[in-house]
Amino acid sequence: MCCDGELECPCPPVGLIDVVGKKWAMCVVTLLGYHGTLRFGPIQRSLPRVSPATLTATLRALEKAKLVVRTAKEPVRGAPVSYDLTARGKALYGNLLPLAEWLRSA
Amino acid sequence: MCCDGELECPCPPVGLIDVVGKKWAMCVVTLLGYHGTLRFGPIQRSLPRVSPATLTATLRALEKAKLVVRTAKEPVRGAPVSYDLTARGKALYGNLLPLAEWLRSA
DNA sequence: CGGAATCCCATACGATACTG
DNA sequence: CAGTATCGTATGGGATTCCG
Repeated sequence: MCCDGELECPCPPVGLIDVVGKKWAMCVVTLLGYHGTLRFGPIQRSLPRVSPATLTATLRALEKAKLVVRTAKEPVRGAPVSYDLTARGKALYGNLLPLAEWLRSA
Repeated sequence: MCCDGELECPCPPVGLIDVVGKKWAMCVVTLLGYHGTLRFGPIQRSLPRVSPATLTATLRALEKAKLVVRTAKEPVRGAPVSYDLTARGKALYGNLLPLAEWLRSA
């Protein structure tokens, strides 16, 4: 947990905050949770101000955190690549959704 | 919302992500939600690796987002200052808690 | 006690251009 | 199509010192 000092507190580990707190991470997770399987292009075009480098970094971080899986049918460059939430990612989405919706209304 | 492009998505505004995504913001909110009113010192000592400058910045950002209220009984420097969640902050805490607990177990 | 001031570094992010 | 390469800026955030 991020608080390991004087007071107890139910907050999550800093490492996960770093992942979830990345500027586009929540957006990618909600996009995948809402739409299911998506490819790089549509994700990028839904996040108009993200540069490809940043989006790649975000996806890699989510992959490393086992929240997202990357699937390339053929190992050829330029071949379609799909992204999906893992079971863990879907669980996160489930817990994230009420928060996201509240934030939208607030 | 952060996604305003091709695909629809229930994700929250980027501005709020920037606040909530700050390294220590979730911790401060959960601390205040869990314990109620707290002063600067105890918060700082519960987040062992936060510098006073950073904690101040975090608190100011939360204040600006109307999630936290700062109360100084006397306008004297050095007098005790209290921090509390606003109603809005408590609502956030309510939505945050399940997520935080899931993150802890994951 | 509750900060403010300063310094400094790491990194996050955007823009742009290029590639298999 | 799905990235990678490069560059530059902004900001985040830790450490430290000082102050009323």
